[in-house]
Amino acid sequence: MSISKRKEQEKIEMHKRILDSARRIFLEKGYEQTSIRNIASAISYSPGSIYFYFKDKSEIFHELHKEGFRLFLSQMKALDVIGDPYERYKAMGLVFIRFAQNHTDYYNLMFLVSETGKAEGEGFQIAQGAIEHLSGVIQQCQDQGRFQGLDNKYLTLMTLSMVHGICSLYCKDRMSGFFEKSSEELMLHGYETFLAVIDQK
Amino acid sequence: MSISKRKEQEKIEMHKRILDSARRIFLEKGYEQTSIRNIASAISYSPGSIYFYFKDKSEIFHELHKEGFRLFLSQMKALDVIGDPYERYKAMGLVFIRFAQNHTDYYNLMFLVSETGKAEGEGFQIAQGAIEHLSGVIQQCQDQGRFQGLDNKYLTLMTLSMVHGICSLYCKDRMSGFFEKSSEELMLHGYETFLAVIDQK
DNA sequence: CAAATCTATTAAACAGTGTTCAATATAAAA
DNA sequence: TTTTATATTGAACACTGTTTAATAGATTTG
Repeated sequence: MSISKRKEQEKIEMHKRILDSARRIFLEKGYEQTSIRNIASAISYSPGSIYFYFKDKSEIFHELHKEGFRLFLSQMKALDVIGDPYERYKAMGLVFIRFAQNHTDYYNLMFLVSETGKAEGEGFQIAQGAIEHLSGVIQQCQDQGRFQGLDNKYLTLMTLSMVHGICSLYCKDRMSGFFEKSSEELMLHGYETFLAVIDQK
Repeated sequence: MSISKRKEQEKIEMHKRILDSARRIFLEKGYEQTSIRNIASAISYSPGSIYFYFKDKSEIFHELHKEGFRLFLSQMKALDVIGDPYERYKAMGLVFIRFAQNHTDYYNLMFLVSETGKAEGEGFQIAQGAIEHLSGVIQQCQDQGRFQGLDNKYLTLMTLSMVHGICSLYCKDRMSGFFEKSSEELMLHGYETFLAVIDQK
């Protein structure tokens, strides 16, 4: 059925067009300031048509939510080439921070927009995987004699909280006002201070 | 002018009534899910009347924003009785975490709701004071020989990021899903791990 | 080929939102 | 008592997410 295949292809393309439009506006204006009517009119469609392809506004958001996590994970995966687990551990934080800097809107979508409520959906499954990956790297560090006497689980949580805290302050622009230097500089130095503290453990 | 005084008093009371209504609904439903009409009807007033007392919805929010910071600061100030600076430093983090646990909605209002955008307004001035206070305590620790070779500014930022990261994950309910234990337990153990790491510095 | 069916699209409608404003009612001052 | 100032209202405006009946277009069927 070549014809039905083409139909299906067109449906996929329409799905993509809506997502492209939504991504642009979501990342520019944020969740609440983006309307279905905006998304539709940007691609010369009627608001109602959107609901033929997506259940509701939230479903479009979750699609992009997933997208962000996939991008995030791909950047984390790139660090697998680093052999030494402690070096990899340190690099993971840097990649995390750089992700927040280069994809601030995705970061907001993924970690700070409350819309989602509970930690559910495919995006969070990817996140779960990333956390387990971090936990594994920390375990490798511990196997090498680092972080002695510290529980792996809490160490993972602490590391995560550390970098997320830095990125969260950055993404909500709560840094620049309180310290003089540029936010980007502050993030790096804050993280380096953390590494300096954790280094002798 | 006793009459005009009474008038003024009534105006203040009306201001307070609106704020009380708004606080209840804001803290229960969050910023976006709270409407002017809700706030007004809860005290049997017309929506338009609200605008006689407040410029807009955002101004009501900022009033509560301030309120949260004042409550926060009062709890921090209670730690002044602790003489030893390092003990005070450690207690500050605990108070921070406990504040996020006991006043999750205020915490969201103060640190996580994006509405405000830039770090401006009276609430942030109070926050600035709290940060400088933390910086001072850390300086006292450093004067005692702790945290040698670390920059006070970045140490302050790191500490702040650490506890805020923990609380941020908690308030957005991004913890319970990823680790088994209860969120409250995780927060404390995560923070204790941080203290254990920083302890020998 | 014509009729019936299925698919995609639309405009209109509904109930909600923040905000403004002319019309008031109430109270104070003249 | 009349004028003035203050406080309150309900209606209106331009939005929002979402639903739905009507419809145009293409595909399949008789």
